[in-house]
Amino acid sequence: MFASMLGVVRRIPRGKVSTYGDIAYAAGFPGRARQVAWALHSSHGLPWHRVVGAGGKLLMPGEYGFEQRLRLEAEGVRFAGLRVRMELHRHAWFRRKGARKTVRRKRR
DNA sequence: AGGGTGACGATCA
DNA sequence: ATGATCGCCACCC
Repeated sequence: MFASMLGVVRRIPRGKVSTYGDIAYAAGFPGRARQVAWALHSSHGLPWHRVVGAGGKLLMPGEYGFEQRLRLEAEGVRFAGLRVRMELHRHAWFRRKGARKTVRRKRR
């Protein structure tokens, strides 16, 4: 399980990000976002900074969170306050039918 | 075996 | 928007 998840993380292109939930889903384990976190825990040499929480939030506390932000900005990822602009950088593994309401349309 | 933890996430107050 | 709750499940006592 961890192997597949890590494989998915490895395929996130530069300048893009993915969420724990999406990674779990793409790896074939929907709903196991926490295990993705564990997988990253027990590994190294991966683009871990391209993994963010739902909604683009940086979840890592302290120094690492800071470093993650620097790394992402260095790749051209734009932020909106404390969150990554998912509508610009979320990596689409493949189209999910419902397409979720990920792209929340603005009210008017 | 049993209980607590967590780099999660959706839902509800 | 924020905080609590619950569902999730591999790990670590």
